Amino acid sequence: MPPTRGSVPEVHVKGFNMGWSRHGRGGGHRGYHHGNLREALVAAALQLIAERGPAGFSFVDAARLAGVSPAAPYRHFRDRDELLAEVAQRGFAVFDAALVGAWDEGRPDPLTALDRVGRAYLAFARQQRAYYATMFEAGSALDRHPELRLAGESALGLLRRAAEALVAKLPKEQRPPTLMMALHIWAMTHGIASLFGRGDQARRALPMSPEDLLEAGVLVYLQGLGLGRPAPGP
Amino acid sequence: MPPTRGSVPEVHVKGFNMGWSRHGRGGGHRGYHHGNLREALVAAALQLIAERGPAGFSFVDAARLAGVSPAAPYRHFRDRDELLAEVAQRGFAVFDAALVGAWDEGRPDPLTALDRVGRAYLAFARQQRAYYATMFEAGSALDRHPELRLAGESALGLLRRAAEALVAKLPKEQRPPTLMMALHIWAMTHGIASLFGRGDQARRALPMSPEDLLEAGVLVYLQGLGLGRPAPGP
DNA sequence: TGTACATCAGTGAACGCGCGTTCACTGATGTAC
DNA sequence: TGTACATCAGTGAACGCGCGTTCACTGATGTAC
Repeated sequence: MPPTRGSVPEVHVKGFNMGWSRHGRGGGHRGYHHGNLREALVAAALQLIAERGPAGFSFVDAARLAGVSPAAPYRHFRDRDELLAEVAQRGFAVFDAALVGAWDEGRPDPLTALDRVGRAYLAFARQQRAYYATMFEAGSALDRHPELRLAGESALGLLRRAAEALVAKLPKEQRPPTLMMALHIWAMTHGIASLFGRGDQARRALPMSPEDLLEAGVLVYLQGLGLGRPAPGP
Repeated sequence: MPPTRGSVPEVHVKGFNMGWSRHGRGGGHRGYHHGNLREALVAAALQLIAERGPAGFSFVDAARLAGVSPAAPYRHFRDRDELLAEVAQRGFAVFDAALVGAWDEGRPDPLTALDRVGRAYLAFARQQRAYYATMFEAGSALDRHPELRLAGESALGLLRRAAEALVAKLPKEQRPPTLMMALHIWAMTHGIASLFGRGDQARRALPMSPEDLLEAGVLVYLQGLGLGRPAPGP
């Protein structure tokens, strides 16, 4: 979007100044300091990963895309993998926020909310492909960053809370273990996202959208636990 | 393993001669012709992919591991991606054979056989990590090889036949669509394999083995379709 | 308000490396006669 | 059985490339006085 009227020309993303310190009033030429290179590098990494995958992403390319020399990124990240880890970490944060927002504390009812969570998961895999690929496919490049080890735990915790809400209507002695439920639902969601949910890649002829496929699968699964929608009387 | 007694020193793998044409009786030095470089390169690729992933695999490395010059592979593969595609294709063949064997035409009953198929899927993901990674994670490197586009269809067909066998006990008007069933079961299996089924990577604290988790999930799912094990009477 | 200076985020040139790929070549094989 | 030769799977040297990383440096910023 073009800058509004008299505003400063820097691009602001989520409150971060993305521009150059010498404000570009004169036109194309830039000053010596970038201003927020760290953010610009993360944005560049996201773009490059979306285009070529986490393995195809290079530190030099990110610098080029951000418009700085190849040495500049070393002021902000120890090495290539640290930038990748930063992207993964932010990805998990965005992911968590999306799922928590979709869950909306189970309103108006747990089943509707869980369906929203599933759709949010699929939407994330499709629309935030760079994050998704970095989080789940970058592999060994992130092994040395232990802060990412537990990164998926938050999503699992949310699914578990959802399972607890769903199960609440059952008498206590009939309640299935909610951790198992969360794992099953997570696995089916992740499987559908991985196999059928990407934009164009690995596309198969599906009889329905990934979203509907997931919703149907979860409904059948919950039915199998005695958690069917209308709870038919005996 | 050392060669047995007076046998020829070449390594034979599945009937292919893997050795060098000048038999290494004299010790370490080798002849000019390899004998079965194509097979040796595939084997080298598998080993390298298992160690470093499909992205970390290099043509030069494969040549080195096979003990030939970096130019030699070009006699057998047009480029790096063609070798990768060959690996993927063989992977799908091995995968199919493993699943078909596990299914064993549904003996002794479809549910037992489907459980075996799920375990075979997880075993493949764990034990044939190089194949699995190349098939499902190599991504765009294989885009130009259309023969791999339909590579997953055979596995899906098998799951669909399994679904048909399972559903046969239901009256016709209550039978769920078998394609949908196959997709759900595939997704849950693939999800569990991807999230929890690798050897060491991305290990989480699970309350049960991936195999048992999958079995339980499929049983709940089938229960939800009215396909519970003992089919409790009304 | 003005100036000296410490700080530090950038530069740009350079390095060593491994990669994919090519090229003219050469040695082994196996076939025709 | 022996020899000439076509075939072709290998060699090894070389190329251009992009990458990750380092280094001494320099220009902009902002603070102390």
